[in-house]
Amino acid sequence: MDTTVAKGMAVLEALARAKRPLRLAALTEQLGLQKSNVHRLLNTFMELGYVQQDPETSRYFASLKTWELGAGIISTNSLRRSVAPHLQAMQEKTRETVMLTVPVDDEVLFLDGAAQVRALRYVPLNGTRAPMVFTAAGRAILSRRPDPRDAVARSIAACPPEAGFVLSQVLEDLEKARRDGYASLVGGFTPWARVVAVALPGPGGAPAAAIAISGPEERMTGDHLAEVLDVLLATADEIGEVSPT
Amino acid sequence: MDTTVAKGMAVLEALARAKRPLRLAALTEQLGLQKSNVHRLLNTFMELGYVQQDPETSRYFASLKTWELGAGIISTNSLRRSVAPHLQAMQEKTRETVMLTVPVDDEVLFLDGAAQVRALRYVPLNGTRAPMVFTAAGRAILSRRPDPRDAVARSIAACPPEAGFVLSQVLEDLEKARRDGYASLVGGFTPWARVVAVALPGPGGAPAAAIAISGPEERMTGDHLAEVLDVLLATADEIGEVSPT
DNA sequence: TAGGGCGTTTCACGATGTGGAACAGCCTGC
DNA sequence: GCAGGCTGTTCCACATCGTGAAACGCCCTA
Repeated sequence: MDTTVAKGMAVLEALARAKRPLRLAALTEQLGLQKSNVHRLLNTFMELGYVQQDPETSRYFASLKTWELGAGIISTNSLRRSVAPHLQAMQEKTRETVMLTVPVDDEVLFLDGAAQVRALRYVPLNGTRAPMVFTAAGRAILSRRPDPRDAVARSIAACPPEAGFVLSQVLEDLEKARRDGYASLVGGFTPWARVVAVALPGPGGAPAAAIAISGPEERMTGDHLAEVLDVLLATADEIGEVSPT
Repeated sequence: MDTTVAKGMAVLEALARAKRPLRLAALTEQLGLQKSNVHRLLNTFMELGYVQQDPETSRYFASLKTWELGAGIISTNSLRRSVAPHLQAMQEKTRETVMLTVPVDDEVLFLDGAAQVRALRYVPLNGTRAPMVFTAAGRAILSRRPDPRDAVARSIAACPPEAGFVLSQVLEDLEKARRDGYASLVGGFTPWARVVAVALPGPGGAPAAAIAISGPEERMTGDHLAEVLDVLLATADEIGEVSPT
C-alpha cells in the first residue's frame, strides 16, 4: 500500500467534492494530515496540472484535467453508451427527467440523465451517490435481489433519520415493487418528486442497473403517470439485458 | 515533488486513456517503470477503489470511482452550467451537433456537447483534446488573440502531417475569421464535417471559450449554413461574457 | 516436456517522504 | 498602531516507506 498515493487521492477527492476552492488549513483539518504534507501534495498536483491555486486568495481547487481523467472512462463505458439513446427517447416521450443508475456497494451511482431544457429544478446528478433505499432506482434494484434484508438495513442506516424509514415498511414496499415490476417513491433523494424506476438485468439475471423517471408529485398521477410507466417498462424491455462496467 | 504520486497519476491516466483493460506488462512498458512498482501502485488504487482487475484476464481498468472524481468538478463548473441551456437551444434550432470548448495550453478541451438523438456519427467528445488549429473552435479563439503566430506554429506542429497545414495559409484563415466574426473549417478533427465556431470573451475581453456547430459537409451549405451561422452568432451574443474555470 | 511470458511476491537497501518547528505575510481587534 | 493569531510557506534531521532486481509459480504454446 503506497501511503503517499492514498494521501494524495484523499486530497484530490476533498478538492473535487468541495464546491469552492479550499484553504490549506481546511484540507489539513478535514484529512487529519500534517500541514506541510498536504502542502507538498498540493504542489505535486499543481506541477502535474490536476490542481490550481487562486493567486489572490491562495485557495486550492481541482482543475479540468482532473475531469478529463474520468471523462475518458465514461465515454467508453459500454453501459452508458448503450442506454443513452433510450434515455433520450424516454425523455422526449414523457417530457420528464430521466436517469440511469448503477449499484455500487449499498449505494446507487447516477451515471447519466436527461431533462427538459427549461426544467425548473433540474440538477444534474451525474457522478453523485445516494443510499439505495433513498431512491426509487435503488429500490427497483433491491427488489430484484434474492435476499435484500441486510443491504436494506445498512442502507436505511445511511439515510438521514428525518426520512423515517422503517425496515419492515421498506421490505413491504420492495415486495410490492417486485410484484408490480417497478418501484415508486415520493420524498426520497429528490424530495419534490415522485420517481418511478425499473431494474435492468445483467448477464446472470441479477439487476445490474436501473432506469428511472422523475417528475413533480402533483403531475405524476392519473393518466400521465400511467403513460410514464408504460414508457418506462417498454424501454426496459427494449434495452433488455445489459453488461455492467 | 512526490514522485510516488506522480507515478500513480501516470498509471491512472494510462488506464483512463485506454479503451480496454490493460495488462501489467503493457503498463510498465508504456510508463517506463518497474514491474513491481506498477504492480504495487495498482494494488493501492484497487484498495482505494479507483482501479479494478478483471478476475479472468487479470487485466486492470479504471473504475467508475475515477469518473466520480471528475464528475464532481464538472457539475460545479460555472462555464459549463451557464452555457449548457444555450447549447441545448442551439441544438434544437439547428438540428446539428453543437459543442462547448475551452482553450488549455495550445489545445482545445471539449467541455460539453449536444447532438441529434439519432445522429449517425455522433461521438461524444467531452473530455478530449485537440490541437487548436485542428478545430474550428480553436481557430475562433486564436483569431481573437492579439498575436497568435507562435501558438499557431506550435499547434500546427501538433497536428498530423497529413492535414497539410501551412503557417501562412492558417494565419490568413485566422485573419478572415477575425473579419467574419466566426471560424469555419472542413476536414479537421472531425474529417467528415464542416464546423463553424465563435469565441466567447472572458472577463478581460480575451477569448475564454468557444461554441461550435458541426454538420456533414454536403448539408452545411447555402441557406442552411446561413441559418446555422445566424443561430451561432445570436447565441454568442446572448451568452455574452463568460467567466473561465 | 521444455520454454517463455505472464502476474505476483520477496527483501535488503537507501532514497524519499515525513512532520515538527520556525518563518513571513496578512488581517483582526483590542 | 501594535499585539496576537491566523494564514501559506520553507526548512531539515530522521527513519519510514517506496524501490527494483531477482526469484517464484502459473498458464499457455511449441
